[in-house]
Amino acid sequence: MPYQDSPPPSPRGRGRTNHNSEWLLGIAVAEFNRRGYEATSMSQLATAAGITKSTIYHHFGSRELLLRAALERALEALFAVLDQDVADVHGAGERLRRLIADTAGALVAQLPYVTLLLRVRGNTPSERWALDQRREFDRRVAALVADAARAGEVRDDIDPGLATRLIFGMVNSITEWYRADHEAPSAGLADQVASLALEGLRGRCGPSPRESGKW
Amino acid sequence: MPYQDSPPPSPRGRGRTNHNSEWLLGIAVAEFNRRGYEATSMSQLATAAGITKSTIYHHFGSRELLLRAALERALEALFAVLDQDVADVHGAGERLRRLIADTAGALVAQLPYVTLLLRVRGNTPSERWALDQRREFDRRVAALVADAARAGEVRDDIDPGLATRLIFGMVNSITEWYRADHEAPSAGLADQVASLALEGLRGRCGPSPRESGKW
DNA sequence: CAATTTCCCGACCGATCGGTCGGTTTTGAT
DNA sequence: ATCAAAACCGACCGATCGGTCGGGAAATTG
Repeated sequence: MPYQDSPPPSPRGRGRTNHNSEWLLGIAVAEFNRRGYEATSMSQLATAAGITKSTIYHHFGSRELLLRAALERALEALFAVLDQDVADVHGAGERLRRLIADTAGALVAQLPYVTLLLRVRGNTPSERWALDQRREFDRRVAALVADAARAGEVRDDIDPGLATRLIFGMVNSITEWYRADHEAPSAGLADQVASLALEGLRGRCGPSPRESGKW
Repeated sequence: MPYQDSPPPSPRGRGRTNHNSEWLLGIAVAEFNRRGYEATSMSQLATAAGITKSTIYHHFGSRELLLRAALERALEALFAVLDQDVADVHGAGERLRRLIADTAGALVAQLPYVTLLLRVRGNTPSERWALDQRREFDRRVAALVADAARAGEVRDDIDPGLATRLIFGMVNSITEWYRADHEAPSAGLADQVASLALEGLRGRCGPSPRESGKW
């Protein structure tokens, strides 16, 4: 049984190659998001995929490893944003703006996986691992917000920790309503979210650094 | 079996009155929030309450009616905020600020119930009913935001519908981290949330209407 | 071709699920 | 003291749960 908790066993296709683990994972995540992980049985997964339960167990060792694979993908995308923005963007204020926008972008790009991640409750080892990873992510983000606050780029009358939770709570809430049926306003979405986070509902006051295009 | 789907059968206490439905509901909601509704079995509920499964069925006709009772309470609190602010507060801008702050306040005041409400996925009739009610709530809130936008109290470069989703996504995210272990900063929390929503991370610019106390 | 590996299935297992049922104990009103 | 309502429990039920197992069909390698 491949893909237990290590990367896929090299793509040397031997037997009947109709489906692969990747394809199955996509279907499973969609079902998990529709009904919730706990509420989705292996039978339902099998029906949705048009295969039998046993076939799922051929690709993934257990229901929880299926979840684990999905959570890993989501966390990879989020940490990639963090690492890249820390490496590329200089200036605490602009870095924070980019972090908000890029996180929103990653969220949309990997929507089903991140949606699943954000709903995890901690009932199983995989879920607890994911919660740990999320805490680590939040910790690093909070440090960047604190940097921006120290640099005077963020108001000082609201606790940076509270502000971090609220702003990224706003960003994460995108998973609750965003659907990909729009053509391509997703690029604009990330910038609008960052703008709303930084300048608020009332709108900008001090001139925003850089860019002033139409949205 | 009382409390099926109509209000409790008049409080004329007859038999052993050690526990009542209210007490049981509180325990059930706490368990639902800990493990998720779908992941919490009636046996676990019974164990947590220190009674047997059958006793739960004596108070509530089914697992879903237990959920329904909890969701009703959450929605009552939210709609009460909406009705009161619409009735009491004049001026689209100030009304919006109050709506944000009071929603955050209600969320904290009824934390377990609202938390449960916000996690409902729509797997059962009760859940679908709650989702319908939430949609109605969101619709009415969006109308108030649109009012404020029309009155020039909200920037016009972000779609009011999008802004509504994001701002209340931020407010709702409070359920994911708030714990009542603080003494009483919850009063300040609601105002800070409203301020962050309206003036953004960068801080105020145009003078905020009313109040200017320390936070 | 045969051998091997992957892919896939039907049948089955113990455990647990939500829910029912019949009966006992406690309580408040009369 | 009586009695009905309310609170409560233990035993039980059909269904479904996550997971196992042995084997068959398709594709690749030699």
